[in-house]
Amino acid sequence: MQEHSAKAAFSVGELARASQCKIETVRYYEKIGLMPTPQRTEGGHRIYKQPELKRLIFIRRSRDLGFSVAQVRDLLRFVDEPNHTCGEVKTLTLAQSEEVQRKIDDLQRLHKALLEMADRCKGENYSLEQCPIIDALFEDPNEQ
Amino acid sequence: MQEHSAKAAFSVGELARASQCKIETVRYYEKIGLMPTPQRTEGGHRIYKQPELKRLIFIRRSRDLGFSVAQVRDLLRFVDEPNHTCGEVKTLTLAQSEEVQRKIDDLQRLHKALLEMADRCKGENYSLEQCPIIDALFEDPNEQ
DNA sequence: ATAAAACCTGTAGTAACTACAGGTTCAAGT
DNA sequence: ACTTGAACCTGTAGTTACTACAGGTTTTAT
Repeated sequence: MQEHSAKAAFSVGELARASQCKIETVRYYEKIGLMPTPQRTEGGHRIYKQPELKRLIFIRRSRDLGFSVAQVRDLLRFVDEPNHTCGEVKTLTLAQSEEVQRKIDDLQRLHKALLEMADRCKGENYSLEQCPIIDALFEDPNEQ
Repeated sequence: MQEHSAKAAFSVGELARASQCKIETVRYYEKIGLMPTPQRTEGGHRIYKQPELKRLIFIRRSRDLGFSVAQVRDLLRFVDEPNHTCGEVKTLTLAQSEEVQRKIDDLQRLHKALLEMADRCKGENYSLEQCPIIDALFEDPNEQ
């Protein structure tokens, strides 16, 4: 009796579905060296096994967490090469979390500015001659 | 006696400096139709006046506020065409602020996930065999 | 008059995919 | 066995919003 969830081999389409990537993205990852060159059928179709699926899921999740492809490459190096420590990974993760926090701060400032502009706007039936949003956008930051 | 701050004409370089854009960006905005085709010197150098500077600052500030080039184009249409109302601009601005809020929410979730992962990491001297970050990234979201 | 700074055009590169065109292979049904 | 349609193949071009050249011309300052 075989185990239910462990499938032996996958086509690109199946791999894509299981990892929530597009097929083209899988091939793209292969081209840029994040994914290994897979086995092929006689006709040339790609065949993958469980480890490749895991790797692709790893890539996908890392990308979702905001790691750049270059950073994912670094993370995968930790995985692929022996003798790396947990601490190295932690460092990368914390750096990433700081960058995310910076982005959050930026966006919050921006959000505030947008709401303030909208708030000053009188509304529907006023002409653009007195629109405070447009005025604000036209303001030269170099004059006081 | 001339006024101090109002300059009559600008070269691209001066326009770029005054608006905090790169020269190439000014020319790019001209190519994609955000900036008008300017007057030229006999030798072919671009000449700008005050209105073009204001327009470029408008574009720059809008971009800084997270509006896409397409959205800036919409905003400029409001400015260029007569008979638009303040309400239209407000609508666009509020839509933009909602999108920014969505991005903030996404990033906050992400930030939380990164910190939780890093927190579970034991530290410097543990091998990657038991790294919880790597484990978390490898987890298949389809298996519970 | 000359030299350096600023400008010109046009093309290619960046990040990270995505979309297509035009063809081949696989799997299922008859 | 045969057919047909889905899935696959390669390679190239498009996306967004710039940025960076290369190789040449004009302006400006001495």
